[in-house]
Amino acid sequence: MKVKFLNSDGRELQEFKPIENGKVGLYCCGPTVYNYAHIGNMRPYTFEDVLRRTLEYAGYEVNHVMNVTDVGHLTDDGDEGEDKMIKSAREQGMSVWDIAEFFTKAFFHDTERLNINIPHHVCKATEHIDEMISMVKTLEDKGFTYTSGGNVYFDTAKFPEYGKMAGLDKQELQHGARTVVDTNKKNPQDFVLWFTKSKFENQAMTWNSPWGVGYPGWHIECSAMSSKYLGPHFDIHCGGIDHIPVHHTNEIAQSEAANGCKWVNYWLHNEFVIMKNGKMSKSKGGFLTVQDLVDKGYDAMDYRYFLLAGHYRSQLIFTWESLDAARTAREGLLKKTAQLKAEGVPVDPRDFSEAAEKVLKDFQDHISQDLNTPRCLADIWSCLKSNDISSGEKLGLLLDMDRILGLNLAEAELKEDLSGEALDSEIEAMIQQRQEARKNKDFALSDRIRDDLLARGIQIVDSPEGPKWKKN
RNA sequence: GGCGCCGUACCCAAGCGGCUAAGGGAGUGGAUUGCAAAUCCAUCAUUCAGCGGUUCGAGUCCGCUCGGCGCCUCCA
Repeated sequence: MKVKFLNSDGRELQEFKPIENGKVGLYCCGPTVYNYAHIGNMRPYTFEDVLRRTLEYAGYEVNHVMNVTDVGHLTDDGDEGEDKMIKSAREQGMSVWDIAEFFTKAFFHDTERLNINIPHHVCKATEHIDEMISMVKTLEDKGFTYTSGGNVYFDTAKFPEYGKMAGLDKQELQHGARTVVDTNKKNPQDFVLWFTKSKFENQAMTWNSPWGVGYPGWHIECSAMSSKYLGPHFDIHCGGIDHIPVHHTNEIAQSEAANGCKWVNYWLHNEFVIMKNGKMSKSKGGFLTVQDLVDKGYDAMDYRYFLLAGHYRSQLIFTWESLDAARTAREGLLKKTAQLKAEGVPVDPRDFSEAAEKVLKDFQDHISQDLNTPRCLADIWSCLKSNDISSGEKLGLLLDMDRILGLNLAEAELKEDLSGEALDSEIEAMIQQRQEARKNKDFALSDRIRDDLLARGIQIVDSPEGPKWKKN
């Protein structure tokens, strides 16, 4: 299976060709663990999970690396603003290290609930300070840096390709519109590689360096860690679209300057999940976490389905109505899969009929065309509706397609008939009573009892085998 | 002010210039049911924000207008 991606670097659809035959080096920008991740934050990790599964499905051996930014970073690229970790620690009354650990755990709890595979290497910034220092040293030795006001800066004027991917080269960057200018910088695009001039009294996270005690600038970690785990030149780098102009632009500059070679072949960026009135953020309200959805009675996987229903490169509008739609669709899909499982065993794709093979081919075409997951979901439904495909083939198809979509169809089971489960005697009696009333055609009474039961959270469903119930 | 994205049915959302504009949800009609619920079947955009252009042919390309969003500050 040949896979095509829209490469942000050049903005065209390109067939994926690995550097090393059969292998893929994949680096994904991870979370900064100073707060809970909201559901918008979970989009890139879900998309990257589908990307990884697709590459594996296509037969590649993927080395998936993701950073965890657990070191404090300023809210600005100069020496201004406030350190997010310290701010959060102060607000929560915890140490910065505890903050990092707490929110890292919370993050992976969420990814687990979304059935996102854990990267092969999850690397913490605080455990790679030596690598970062060494890269800054290299940059200094090669003449790409200057020191000013105690901080080490990357000198973008020394790197002619600066801003190529973002299309910043011809553009006069307007700076200072919304932030205070860091007067230590020679150019507004320059960014800090190493801070020593921290104005924060109780900076908990500091390390010794050739430039004095301090801490790293936030772009350097991805460059240093990706080089360590994937080498100086690797295949794919992912992240949110917002990273293109600053973070990834700076990463490219420092990595290619330090390594002296091309850094990344394919850049894939996901768009945002937005609320009706715009971006999801704390200040605007609408900051929802996976846990919030669970608290409202949704399964985290409903949200995965919701994400899959939109293309990763398009803004996706979150509404409760569309999450409801995702839930209904996903539950129906699970139910149908469970029925197919009850009917028999899956047919191996190698033994597919022509009709089944066509669906599989369509699915593979769609996923390999820049991960068109909405189209893939449509393929799933057309598979289920087809009259030309046997049950065994349908099941075989679903399980095969789910290797990429990760909806856990293999685990789909028909809901056990709960009628066997013990109920308290009062409710048992009410159900009996209702049956009596029905037998006597006293439907007014039987319906009233049904309403009463519903009020107690017991929903009665009549069936040919008698009344069944489930908890609401 | 600069850069970029988008505007497809009630909602969400695909659509690489060319068969009848995917799919899900909601709705509607029917089957089934005492009635519900669930399920099944059917139905649901002569039309793609508006206007003009290119083309044998445009939702898809170009221009303009209107509207929405993102980025240029940390940010998925």
